[in-house]
Amino acid sequence: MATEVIETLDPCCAPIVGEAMSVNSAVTLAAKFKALGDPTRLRLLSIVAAHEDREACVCDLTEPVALSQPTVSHHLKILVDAGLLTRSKRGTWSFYALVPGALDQLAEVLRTPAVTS
Amino acid sequence: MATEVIETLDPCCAPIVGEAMSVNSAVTLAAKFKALGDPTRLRLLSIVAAHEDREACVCDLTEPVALSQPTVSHHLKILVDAGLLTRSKRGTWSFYALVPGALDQLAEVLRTPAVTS
DNA sequence: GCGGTCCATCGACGCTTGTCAATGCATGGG
DNA sequence: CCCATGCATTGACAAGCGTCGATGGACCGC
Repeated sequence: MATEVIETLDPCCAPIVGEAMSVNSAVTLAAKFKALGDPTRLRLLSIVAAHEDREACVCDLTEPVALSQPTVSHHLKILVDAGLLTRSKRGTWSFYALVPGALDQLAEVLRTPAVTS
Repeated sequence: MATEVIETLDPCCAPIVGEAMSVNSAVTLAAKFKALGDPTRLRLLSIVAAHEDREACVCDLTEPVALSQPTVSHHLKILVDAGLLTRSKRGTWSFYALVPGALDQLAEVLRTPAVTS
């Protein structure tokens, strides 16, 4: 089971539109988009971001998404591995928060450079 | 086999960050991100966009991604169903092109509204 | 009409993924 | 010291996904 954290070497991959994308860029990018490609994970991101102090523990998340605690932990791990969330343990709780700028970086990749068709 | 085209009702979903996301929005959005969550499909998008006239037929795409023609057609169908590509048959060829603004719309959803933490 | 080209669909195959119940491991309160 | 709480991990299962070869249909040149 691949537990490795996705590399975030290139701070801002080349945009999808513009030039033919390299295989490595495609793999790195696809991993992040795949993490976003699940409704539960999108909602988890959203709930975390909407929570006060922009962080939340697992116990705050299981009830809104109506899934078991292991399943929620599983999704959170995927989001952390994708570089979209951070985890910080404080006492018994694990607090998850957005990685600042991670989503904006993906947004930048998606932006098409003024096609002027 | 779900052949249905993904609904593109809401022209611009609410951003992920800002408020807890509805289940329907999450499902719709996740479907698009899932389409982007594969390296081959990202490269196909990129190659189509980089091609002259910003469109390409299947025969232009099989060789760059080094996959069989049915596999490429399969991926292209997924991208069309996700509302990211259009298909237009001209003669024997099927030409695929980016849906204008589709990627930018997704980019908009990802942008975090000036968190000012 | 006939063969050739381009492409979509089908059927099949292994691998991945989303989900859960059960378990284990810290941490903190009595 | 012992129990309760919060969470991660494991094992298992069905469903989904990526890939291919084979097939079939549409179109074109001859």
